[in-house]
Amino acid sequence: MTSMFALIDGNSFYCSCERVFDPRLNYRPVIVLSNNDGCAVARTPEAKALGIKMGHPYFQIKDLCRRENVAVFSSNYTLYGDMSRRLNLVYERFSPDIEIYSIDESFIDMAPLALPDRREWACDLRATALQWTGIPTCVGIGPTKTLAKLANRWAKSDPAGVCDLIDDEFRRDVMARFPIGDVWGVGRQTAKKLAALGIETAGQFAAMDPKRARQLLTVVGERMVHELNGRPCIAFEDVQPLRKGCAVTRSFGQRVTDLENMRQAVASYATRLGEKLRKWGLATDRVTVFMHTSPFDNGPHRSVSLAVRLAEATNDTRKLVAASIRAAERIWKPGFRYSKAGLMTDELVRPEQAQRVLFADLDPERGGKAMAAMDSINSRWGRGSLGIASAGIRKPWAATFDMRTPPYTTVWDDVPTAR
DNA sequence: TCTGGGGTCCTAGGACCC
DNA sequence: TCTGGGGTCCTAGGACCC
Repeated sequence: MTSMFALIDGNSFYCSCERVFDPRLNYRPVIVLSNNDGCAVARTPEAKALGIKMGHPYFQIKDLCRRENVAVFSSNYTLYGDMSRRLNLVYERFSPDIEIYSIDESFIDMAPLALPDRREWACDLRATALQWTGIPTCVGIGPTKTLAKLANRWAKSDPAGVCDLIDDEFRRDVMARFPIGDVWGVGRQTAKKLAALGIETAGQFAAMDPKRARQLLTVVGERMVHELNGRPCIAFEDVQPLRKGCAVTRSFGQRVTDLENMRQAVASYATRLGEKLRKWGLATDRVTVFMHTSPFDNGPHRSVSLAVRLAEATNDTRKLVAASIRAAERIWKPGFRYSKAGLMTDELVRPEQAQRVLFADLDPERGGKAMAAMDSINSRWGRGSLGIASAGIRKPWAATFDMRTPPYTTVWDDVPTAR
């Protein structure tokens, strides 16, 4: 059986989510901002046409947005996550074999479907997704995941929003016109290296000797060449592999210059880390704490990190907070305007498999029960209802979201009513 | 004093993705 | 004044071992 994949994604996904709940936005350019209202992370085609780039700092385009009547939103991940879940429920009606690749993209293994008419199937999928969720999508079809991604990109400029690259001749034609920098896995550095060899299209890259690609770009490059030639090297991940690492990092709403605020920030990040680990049923015995000043600031710069070991793998907020604060205090140095701090951990383990230290905890069950109680209170009353005192109450360092819409679909009070 | 060839494991850093 | 957050994978190099 030859391989065949579809990649379906939501168009300008975050912007489309906002439009679902305010159809008047359909006639305006829309952008959604990153955390802290820092920069643009999603733009509708109308906003792109105004010259707003991905990652464009908001303060630089504020005037433009006002002038051009651009609708500007703070990011609302609760809403986007819920819309994403709804989309995947639609996809599941069209195929049981789905890999959720990101919040707005899913791969579908089409080989087992043995469809008589792929195009009709794809159009039907798009229409159903639009009708049931309000989100417009595009579908790309190819013999490998890389080619499905490529097809999906090409579909963006197709009136029907579908591109099928199974046919060899059509595929060659498209690839000869497809810019190398838009290939999945080719970033700026790689594009530069390839351009130096005169390679500027996906078609030229596909024609490269795989061994040569390996020399130039490691095995990653070799795999891309194979994938572009229709030989699958990237596995379809039907069941999600266990998460390998976890990070909680935030830029501050205002610069932090004193240890007390830094302690609070790190404590609240550690609280969030514990929540995430418990939700996944994972634990860690090593946490890295970092803090740094802003590269855009004048004045003295500083960037430091420290990894601390815990006595044993845990996801107990209290232990994570204590260890993180200890580490933060050790690397803290006054006299700097810190713009960001965070926690990182990798090598997550299942707690039951973790090595236990003898007599490390005389009553491990008690810790587990306290955390479970805290999680259920916070899930009932909202994140942060019950926390650790060291995380602070006022939180002057916390990020701001001035233009956030309500979480329409996940909080009863915010569900829109039709009259 | 000088002389070897592999292994493994860990960490840091680069590149890329959404 | 104001420039995001959270992931994955790969490689090189050091420490250590036999």
